[in-house]
Amino acid sequence: MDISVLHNSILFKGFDDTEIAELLKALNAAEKKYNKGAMIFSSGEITDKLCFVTAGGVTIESNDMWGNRTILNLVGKGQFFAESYALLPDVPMLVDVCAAEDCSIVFLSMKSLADLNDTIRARLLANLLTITTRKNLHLSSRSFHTAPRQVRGRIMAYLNTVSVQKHSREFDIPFDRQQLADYLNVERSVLSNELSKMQRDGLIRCRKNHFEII
Amino acid sequence: MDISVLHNSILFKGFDDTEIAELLKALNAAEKKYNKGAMIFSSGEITDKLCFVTAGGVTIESNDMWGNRTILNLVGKGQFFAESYALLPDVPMLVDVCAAEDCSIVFLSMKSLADLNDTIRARLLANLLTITTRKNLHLSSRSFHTAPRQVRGRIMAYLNTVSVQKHSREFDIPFDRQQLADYLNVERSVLSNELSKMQRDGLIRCRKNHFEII
DNA sequence: GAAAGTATGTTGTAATTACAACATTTTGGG
DNA sequence: CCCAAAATGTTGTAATTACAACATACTTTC
Repeated sequence: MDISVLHNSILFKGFDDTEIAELLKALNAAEKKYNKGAMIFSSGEITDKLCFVTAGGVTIESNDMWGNRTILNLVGKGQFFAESYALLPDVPMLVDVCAAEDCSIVFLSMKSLADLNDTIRARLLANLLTITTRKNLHLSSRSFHTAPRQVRGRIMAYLNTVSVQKHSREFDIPFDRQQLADYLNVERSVLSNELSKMQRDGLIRCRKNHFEII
Repeated sequence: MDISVLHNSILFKGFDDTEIAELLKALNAAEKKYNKGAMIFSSGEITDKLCFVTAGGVTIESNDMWGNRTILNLVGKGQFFAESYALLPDVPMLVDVCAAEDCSIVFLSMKSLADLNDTIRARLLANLLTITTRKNLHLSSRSFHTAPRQVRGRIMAYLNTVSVQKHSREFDIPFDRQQLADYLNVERSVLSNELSKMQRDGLIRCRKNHFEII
């Protein structure tokens, strides 16, 4: 198991190596590998597992019965997912979680939280609170990216956010075209088309997933 | 101040009346009234206040420079808002908060959390965690309501959710037409038009904000 | 380095939505 | 009860998007 990534995670902030090792044991930490495209959770499942990405990345997505996919979030190395479902263990998942690329996930049983002593649990809960509040902001930002009614507006809203995050007008995005389309809730072909127009209009330059805002 | 609503809130679950009274003092609880349409927070503001609705309701919304409104959430009596910003006090708000109707809000200073004793703080943090995880699920559900590409799909996705929540095919929704349109991210006139068609098609019946799924 | 497979770009048409303008209904005072 | 204001419904047209079909480019594997 890749310990160093976990040690630097928000969850274990303020804990020393010994404590982390004990916690991993107490929470029944188990790592599992998935190939690109594999489904980690399906809509309707129940889980008490807090999940941590030690390698690769996963998409949180909703797939309707007509095969339309909506990507709500992309969770990369060093980040958590399913925290809401782990902490509210009677709520069935509303989403699917899929491996966006080959990846490794560590599962931590939140049911076992109850067995921890008060001090440790309090510190963990405080860190969990940070995780959930940040996740909230993440979910909100997707709403801003999909708020514009037109495709160009959505692309710009998204690219601007990434640009601000990376402190640069030039950056890579973590999505391929199909994923970006599913994230922005537009057709892939319409997205490709609009990106071409935006380049012709001198708004952006892009090649694969490298973008520059002009 | 309307104490009873606060006493039944998730935040104070497990606390007795004396403790709550002390906490309200320690967190500098202050109530303020707003008229319908008033702006409670504007995008870009910084706050450390956890906000609780004691009467009426507020909308969490994003307003772009062309006057387009997107409603992310409607927060009613007995619920909290701004918890993410209160707990991450350097993050400027991405949203506006407006009074959807005449309302009263209690503001609780999260900065003052640090002054509480460990036990009390731990219990509060655990309750805050419940608030943020539930808010996460709420934000997710809006994503499902706006996921369908077509207006009819969005309306049905939303109405189905409400129907399940209320355990009935007949129910009231908390939105007027303009709010529902801004929540589903569609034009008001298109929404009205589609609702008419859906009635003609025998899918639903509705009058004002009372709906029935057939 | 050729072939197969995957990802991305392009185009045309049908369907849908945006927007504006106006009609009708409902609501809240006076 | 009437009026004014607000909310909701209706309609037509221009603009945009969905969808399918295909072209091109890039990757991977043998």
